[in-house]
Amino acid sequence: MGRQLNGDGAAAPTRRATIKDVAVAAGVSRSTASRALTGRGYVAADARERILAAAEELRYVPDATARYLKQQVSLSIGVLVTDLRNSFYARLAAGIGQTARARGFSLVLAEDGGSAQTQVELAETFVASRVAGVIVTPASADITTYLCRHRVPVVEVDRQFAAGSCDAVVVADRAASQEVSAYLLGLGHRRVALLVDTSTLITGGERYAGYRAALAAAGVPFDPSIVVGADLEVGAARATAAALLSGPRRPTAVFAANNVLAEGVWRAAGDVGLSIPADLSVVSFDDAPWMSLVVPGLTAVDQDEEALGAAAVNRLLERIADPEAGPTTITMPTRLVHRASTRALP
Amino acid sequence: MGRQLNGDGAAAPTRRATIKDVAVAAGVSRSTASRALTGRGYVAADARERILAAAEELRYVPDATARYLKQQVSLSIGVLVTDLRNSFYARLAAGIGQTARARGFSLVLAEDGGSAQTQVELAETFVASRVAGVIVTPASADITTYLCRHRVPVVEVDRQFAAGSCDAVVVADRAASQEVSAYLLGLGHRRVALLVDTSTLITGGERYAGYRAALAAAGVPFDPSIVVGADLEVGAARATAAALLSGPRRPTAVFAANNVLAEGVWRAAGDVGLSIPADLSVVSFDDAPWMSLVVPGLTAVDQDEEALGAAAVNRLLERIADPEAGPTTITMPTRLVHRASTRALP
DNA sequence: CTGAAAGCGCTTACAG
DNA sequence: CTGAAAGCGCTTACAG
Repeated sequence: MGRQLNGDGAAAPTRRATIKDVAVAAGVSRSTASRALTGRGYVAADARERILAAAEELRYVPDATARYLKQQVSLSIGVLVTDLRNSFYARLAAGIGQTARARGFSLVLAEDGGSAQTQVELAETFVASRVAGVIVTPASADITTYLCRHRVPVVEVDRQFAAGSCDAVVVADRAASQEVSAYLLGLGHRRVALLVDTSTLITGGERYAGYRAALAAAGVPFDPSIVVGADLEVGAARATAAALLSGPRRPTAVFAANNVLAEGVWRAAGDVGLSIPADLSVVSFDDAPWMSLVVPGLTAVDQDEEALGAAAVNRLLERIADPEAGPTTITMPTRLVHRASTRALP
Repeated sequence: MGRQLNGDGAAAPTRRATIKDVAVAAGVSRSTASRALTGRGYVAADARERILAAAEELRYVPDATARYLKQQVSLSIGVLVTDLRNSFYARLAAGIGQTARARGFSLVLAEDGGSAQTQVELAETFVASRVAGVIVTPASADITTYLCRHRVPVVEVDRQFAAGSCDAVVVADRAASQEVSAYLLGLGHRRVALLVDTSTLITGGERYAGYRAALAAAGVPFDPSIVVGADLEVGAARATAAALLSGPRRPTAVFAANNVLAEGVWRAAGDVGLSIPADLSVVSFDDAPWMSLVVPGLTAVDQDEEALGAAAVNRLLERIADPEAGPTTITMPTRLVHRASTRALP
């Protein structure tokens, strides 16, 4: 039976058991063994018992790759996010993983560091490994185009580049941004800065639109000098924010369009000696763990990353089940959590 | 050629191109196409050109599962961590992913939530998908036992349950813990509490041993009432810490053995009205992002998670290359970063 | 109820 | 330099 002795004198299998091994051990054909093991098709009770016992005994674990090859349907999904060190993406990945597992799927996960180029390279490994579909926070339209061309179902999360031709799960960016901006304006602030991510133009765009709408509604003139773009990296955001905050006509409030930008603002305020909220009000899009640890607590727009992840896998599995259905965009709710980083102007 | 028209009138492939498709398109056999595509074996220059052109034209992406089946060697590794929402594991996963990708491997990633039971279930999906090896932060010895039994190379990270029979990459827990404890004792503290994770007994054990050693070296008597175990969840840690801090003979310093425990202590100090460092000194094992954001900054033992991850994949690939070599434990250095959460006692 | 046969998409000696 | 054939581990009509 293909065994050899190891150092301890115990029998150790030289190779993994295959269905053929359990078939001969149980005295049946591979067909019958397969039927018993998968539970599909007829097999006599006593044969089934012998087969199951043999599988157990031989520690048989079916080869999922061989099964895929035959059935042409895999049980893994590709997940591509920007950066796991950013709590937003980590929680998103956690949410995706949990519901995927509950639905019987495993995850092939990769990070792209925000590079559109890297995304399509990784997309190629996804199609090579024949994932059932992919969930991505896109960096450009290229990845979705690539994936669609290869007939792999994809859902965009957080950012949307292929609106109208691909499923997406996003958050009500514009509405939330407008709510925050209106809130700050309502507090009496007239110089409300907006710090957006330069690399995620789409999301930045929606958040920007909400900001503009609030300004318009409040009759406050738009000042382009206080909406600034920063790279998605704390050091860069900090420097950008410090410059913004040290000018002569500095803003009295800043709305940071995501958690790393908010961290940059937080640190920059310290750098230039501004105290929050006395000298500066700040609100963040994304509620990261540190925001409730810090004093004063940071007021933030909370997104339920796990719910986003769950919605994305559910949408993906529906898409796989019905490839012809029209594309759907799911918009998840958002919640403004008030803490202590803002104050009303006299 | 198996095509049909879609709504736009453009030709869209009904199914993915196989090597057979590119072979017929190039007018050669599958064998020759395979040789040209993999770059192994002879093929005439003009034939190679036609084959490559056909592959490009047909957007051929080789089926990695079929290739695996034939070659019996896969290019993916399984990664199993406790909880991606914990920045330690997220960074560890990021580090693993980066070096795996640089080495040509992709990641099958899963979370176990700290459950030993879940770990072995997930390990089974890893063996079913025939990963080349797995990297795990073990919750018990079971997963390593299971994996070894199935002949899949494994390296334990952060925690070590199979010392002596399995590769591992850990941090100098005991030495770092002793350093921190000695530091606190040197500041004049006599009642130094230790908060450890009940579920990770091994790591907790090493960190505990370092604590004991420092106590002994300083001639300070050990008081079991101030070493307490807490579940690895902020709420629970907070409650445990609050109880610890509200007793009559409360500690003047606490050493939290990981970042969630530290967060629990931080919040509990606020809950019971103790100010840091005036009333209480605190040091954390694990340097999470929030610790430098908060005031006062939290003194912490920094582990380089990305380096841990890189070391783990390198070790795993060496193990795969040489299955017979003896098990190796790699101990990574640690760095105490001083901030402002401790003070000397008069 | 069972088994022989075909086939999923690849790669790899081997004969020419 | 090339192609026919075998085979990786499975599943699935189909004939009995």
